[in-house]
Amino acid sequence: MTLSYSHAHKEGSGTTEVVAVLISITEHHARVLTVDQGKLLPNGPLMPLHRSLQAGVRQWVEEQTQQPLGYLEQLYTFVDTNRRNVEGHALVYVSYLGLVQESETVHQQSQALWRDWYDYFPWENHLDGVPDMIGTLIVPTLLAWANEADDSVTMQRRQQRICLCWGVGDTLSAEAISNINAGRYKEYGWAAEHTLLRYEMLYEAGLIPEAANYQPSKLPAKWSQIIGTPMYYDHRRVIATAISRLRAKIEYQPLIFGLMPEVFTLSQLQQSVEALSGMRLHKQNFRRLLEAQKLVKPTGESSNAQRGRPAKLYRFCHDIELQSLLMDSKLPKRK
Amino acid sequence: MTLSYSHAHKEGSGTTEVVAVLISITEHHARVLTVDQGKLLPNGPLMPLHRSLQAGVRQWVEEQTQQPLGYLEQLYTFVDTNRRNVEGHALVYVSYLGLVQESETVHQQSQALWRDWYDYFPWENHLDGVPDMIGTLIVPTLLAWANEADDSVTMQRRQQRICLCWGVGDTLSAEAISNINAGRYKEYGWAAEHTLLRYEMLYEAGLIPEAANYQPSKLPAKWSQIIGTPMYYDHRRVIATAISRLRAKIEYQPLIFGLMPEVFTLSQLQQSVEALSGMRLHKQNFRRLLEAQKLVKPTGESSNAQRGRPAKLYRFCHDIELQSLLMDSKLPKRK
DNA sequence: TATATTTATGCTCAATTTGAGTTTAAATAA
DNA sequence: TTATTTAAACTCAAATTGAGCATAAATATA
Repeated sequence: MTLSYSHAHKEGSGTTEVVAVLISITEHHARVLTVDQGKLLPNGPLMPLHRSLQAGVRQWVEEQTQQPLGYLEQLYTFVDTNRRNVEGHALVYVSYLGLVQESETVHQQSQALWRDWYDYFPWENHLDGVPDMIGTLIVPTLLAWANEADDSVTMQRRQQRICLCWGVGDTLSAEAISNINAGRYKEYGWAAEHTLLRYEMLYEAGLIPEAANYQPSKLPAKWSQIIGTPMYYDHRRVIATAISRLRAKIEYQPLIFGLMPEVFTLSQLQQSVEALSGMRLHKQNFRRLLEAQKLVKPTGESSNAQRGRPAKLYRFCHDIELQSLLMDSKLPKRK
Repeated sequence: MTLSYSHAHKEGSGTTEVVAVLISITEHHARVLTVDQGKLLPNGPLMPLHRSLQAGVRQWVEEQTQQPLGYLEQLYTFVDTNRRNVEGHALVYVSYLGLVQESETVHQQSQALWRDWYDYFPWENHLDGVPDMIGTLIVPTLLAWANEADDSVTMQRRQQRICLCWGVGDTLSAEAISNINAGRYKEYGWAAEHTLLRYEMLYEAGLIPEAANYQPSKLPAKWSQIIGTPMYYDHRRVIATAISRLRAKIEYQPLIFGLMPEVFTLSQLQQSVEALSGMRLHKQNFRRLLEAQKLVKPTGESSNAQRGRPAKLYRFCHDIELQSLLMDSKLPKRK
């Protein structure tokens, strides 16, 4: 597999690019919009005509995918010292998270595609229970990496990180290790929002094809089947950043409404949150929480269900306040 | 007052700068490290020799302030379309939050200075109760701005934002408004971590000297005394971003230990958290929380108190796990 | 038609967490 | 000796959370 790639930009002397992670939920699955057969995120250089970073993102997304987009927030800024301009300045790329309503998703051409985000991170999908690969392949391979450490401090630190990130337990007891080695991995405290930490650990351990120290010959035979679809540059890390941000923020901010259609049932809403968090939620408590926060109001209508009791339809309370909290910091013009 | 300013950088064709918000707590006061008589944050261009953004920040901080620094995390990336290179590319600046232990703070020369961060945001300091200026000057002036809106939707939205940001209440009732106008402002739900939203609202309303639409002649006479020390460019906004991040994160991550000396009493620890949040905490509950999280362990020694019962000394449990959560995402080298 | 199945929604209840005290201990200052 | 100051243990009610049970309203099937 070759990962070298040369993107046909309008080349200039600028050293700043924008990269967009657009998220949508279609058919109860979380999707991310990609270009180049799923190997890249929409991206492009920041140009003198752009009045802001957001404006740059919107223009390049529009141009490369024809996808209209609503909510947009800045994620993280990376430097790629492997890509430099003629004067030797390294490329700086600023990533953004964008949300697209299901009804707004454009059917894409072959170059741009909505892909299930768990294609890139199969171990993050706990919707049908804990994936086997975590206990049988990932954690054992990571423990082997921990044991390779030069000194015992590094080893202990790595073991601790594994426990924290992969839900093995509070601390890694000898008992826990022998259980894992015996194939008895029991999930204890999975934190959905640690997607980025988990990806970075795999990367650091050389278990991700994008990493410089990836050596497939030293890994279990099935490894390439479970490690997800690789991307060019570090775009998979950018998606991991987006998932972490989204999963963390959804707990205390009503971002989810940026992904929902105008009217929806509470079950649809719950399924959308579940698609993002990758975990199943307790239905009654989910509703109680919504009730307490007064985020939705019934439309009075009911859905024409396929089976079962018809559900009431709801819409988001646009009572302004939320809008203001949804706002990302916009830069007013300076004097 | 003139706000135009030309910084003597090693000028290149690069369009990327780094800016650092270094925080320390000395004598129970939260401080921020500034250069140029408190008008600028340490900053400098990203250069080809820098292997990462962090490396750039560390080099420029070292060079401009001789201040050694520990923990560093990325904050936000801004574009300044008013500053462009010869090819017309706008300046992009990436801001970082850094933490410095009290014992590590270097006594600064006249050019670099540790300043109380409430000099820049007086309304954020609720350590001695709610500042009068909020009820007597800020909220009334903001309400006047809301009433200037062209349409009623904008007006309502502005009123809602005022309530949310300034702790007036859940919604702005007519009763609440008349109370404020009669000088009876009663704080209801102050969210310490909304520092950035509050600053941006003041900025948008033209109440901040840095803003293009600032018209001091239209404002109350005392306004300039309560609105804090202005800075060049948008550096005050960068500090506001740092305060918001720090206040939000301190709730669920042990960042505070990046600011504490090796050993400390629980009261000192609480006073440091209070200095950051700008609010007083319930002593007993603060200790209960610490106990539950197992973040500190007693050294066995006691402090030689000036008055009152001597307090036990504690140190942070460096039990590794927290270190890993403190970590910002480091970019390993790419293939 | 009667009965099982599916989905929605209302309600209960114990365990835990949180907010806000009171009480006791150990030092210094007057 | 007595008041004052700071520390730290303990209590208790209110609020929140986790998990399950019960009922309602539709469709599928015997």
